Amino acid sequence: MSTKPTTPKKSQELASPKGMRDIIGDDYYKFQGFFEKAQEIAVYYGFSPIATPILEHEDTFMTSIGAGTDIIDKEMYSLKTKGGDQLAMRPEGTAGVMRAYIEHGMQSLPQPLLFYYYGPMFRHDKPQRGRYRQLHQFGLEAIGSEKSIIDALLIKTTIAILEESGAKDLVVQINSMGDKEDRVSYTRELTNYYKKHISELSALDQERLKVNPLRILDSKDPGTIAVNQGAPDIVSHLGAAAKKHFKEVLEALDEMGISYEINKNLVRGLSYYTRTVFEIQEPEQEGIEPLTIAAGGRYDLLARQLGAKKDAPAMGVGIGVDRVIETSWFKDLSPRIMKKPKVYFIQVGLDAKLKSLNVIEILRKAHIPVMQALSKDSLSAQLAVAEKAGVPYTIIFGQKEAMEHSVIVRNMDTRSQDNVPIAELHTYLKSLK
RNA sequence: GUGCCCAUAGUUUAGUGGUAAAACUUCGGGUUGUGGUUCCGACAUCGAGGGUUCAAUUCCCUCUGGGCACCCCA
Repeated sequence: MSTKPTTPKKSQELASPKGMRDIIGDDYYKFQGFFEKAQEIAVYYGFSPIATPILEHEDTFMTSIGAGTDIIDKEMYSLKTKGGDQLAMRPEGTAGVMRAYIEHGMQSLPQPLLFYYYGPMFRHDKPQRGRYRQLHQFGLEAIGSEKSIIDALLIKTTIAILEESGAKDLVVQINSMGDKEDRVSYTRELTNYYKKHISELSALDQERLKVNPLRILDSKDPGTIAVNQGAPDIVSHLGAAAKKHFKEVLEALDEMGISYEINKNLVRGLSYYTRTVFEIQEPEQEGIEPLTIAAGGRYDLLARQLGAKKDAPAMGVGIGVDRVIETSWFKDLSPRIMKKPKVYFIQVGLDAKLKSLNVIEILRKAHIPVMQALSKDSLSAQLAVAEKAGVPYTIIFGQKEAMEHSVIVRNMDTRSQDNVPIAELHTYLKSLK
C-alpha cells in the first residue's frame, strides 16, 4: 500500500464554507439546551417529533414555497445526484413535513397532527448578523385543522418556548392574508392603487409592482412608506370566513394575555401562506435593527399544491435558533447531558497510570463523572489543572495506593485528605454529595 | 446579488518598504508524592494568490473569510 505524499493544505481550503460555522464548547451547549427545552415545551402542548431528510426533491420546494420568491429563485442549494435526481437542501422545514404527512397517508389519522422538528436549514444568502447559510430552526406544524384555536396554540407554544429561554415582553406582529379569493381581489385593488401613485414609488418598488405587489407594503423606501399610508387595507378586504377566523385568533390571544399588534403591512415571503401570518421580533437594541426570531402562518392550500387528494389546512412556525441564542436575554439552558464533574482523577507513577483506567471505569459504572489528565505525569501539574477546572474533589492514585488498592480523596477547598479503599470509593463519594 | 469597511500567534492587540513586539492561553522545564505564586524556554512562512520594487507583512489588483447597509429573511 502506497501512501500519497501529503500536500500542504492552503489555509483557504481549511476554512469552513462561507456562512457556515463550527459549533463548539459553550455555543454547542446553548444550542443543545435550547433544543431540549423547546422539545420539552412542545411535548407538553401535544406535539410529536418528526425528522425529515435534509434533501428533498427540488420540486417539493418549488411547488410549495413557490417560484418568484427569493428563497427559491436565489437562495436554494440545488444539486443533481449521480443517479440524475434533482434534489435540493431544505431552505425551511414546512414543505418536508407536509410531504411526509401526505406520503404516509396521515390524512386518515385523527386530525390535526401536531409535529415539532429541529435541525439545519440552508439558504444561499449573503451572511450578516444573525444570518447564516446553514441556519438552525426549531419548527412546529399543526396539520389537518382550520380552527382558529390551532393558530392560537402555535403562537402560544412559540411564546412559551421563547419565554422559557429568557424572553420578556414579547409582542406578536400579526396579520391576515385572507383566503385565496380575498388575496386575488385585494392584490388587484392594491395594484390599481399603486399604479395611480407609481411616480412616487422607488425604482425597486416599481419593479416589485410587476412581480409581487404585496411586498411593496413592507418597503423601507421613505416615498413608498408615505404612499402606503393611504393604501387599501387587507383586513378590511377579508371575506366573511377569513374575517371571522382572524377575529377568533385575536380573541384567543386576548384570552391568553398575549400582547400583539395588528400589522397590516406584514406579508410573508413564502407564497403558500393564507389567513394568519405572524412574526416575533428580538428586543430593541440601540442602533441595531431588530431581527425576526420567529415567524409563521397558516397554509391551508399547501397540501393540495403538493398533490394531496383533499385539503389539509395547516399552521406552522419556525424559530430562528441561531438568532435566539445571540439575543441579550437568552439564558443558558444547560443540556441534561452536561454533568458537571465533581471529581478530578490524578495518577502518579507508572503502576498507578496503568491501573488508572480501571479506577475510572469503576467510577463510570457508579455514574460519577470524572475529569482527568492521564497524559500528564507530575502531581503538581495535575493538581494545577484540577484547580483551574474548579473541581471540588480530587482522587490521588499513586504507587503506594496502587499496591494497597486504595486512593486518596482530597477536598480542594480545605485540602484535607482521606485514604479510601477502592472497594469503598463509590459509597464514599456518594456520601460527599 | 450590489455597495462600504476590515483581516498580524489559539485569543486580544503593537509595529515597520529591509522577513515582526507584547499580554493572556497552551505546551515543556526549574520541582520523579501535593494546587491558584514565581522563574526559564517553545509556538506567526503577518488570510490566499498575483503585481510594483534591489527588497513587501507594510503599496496596488484579484480571491477567500468577517462586519455593516440594501435585497431578502429565521
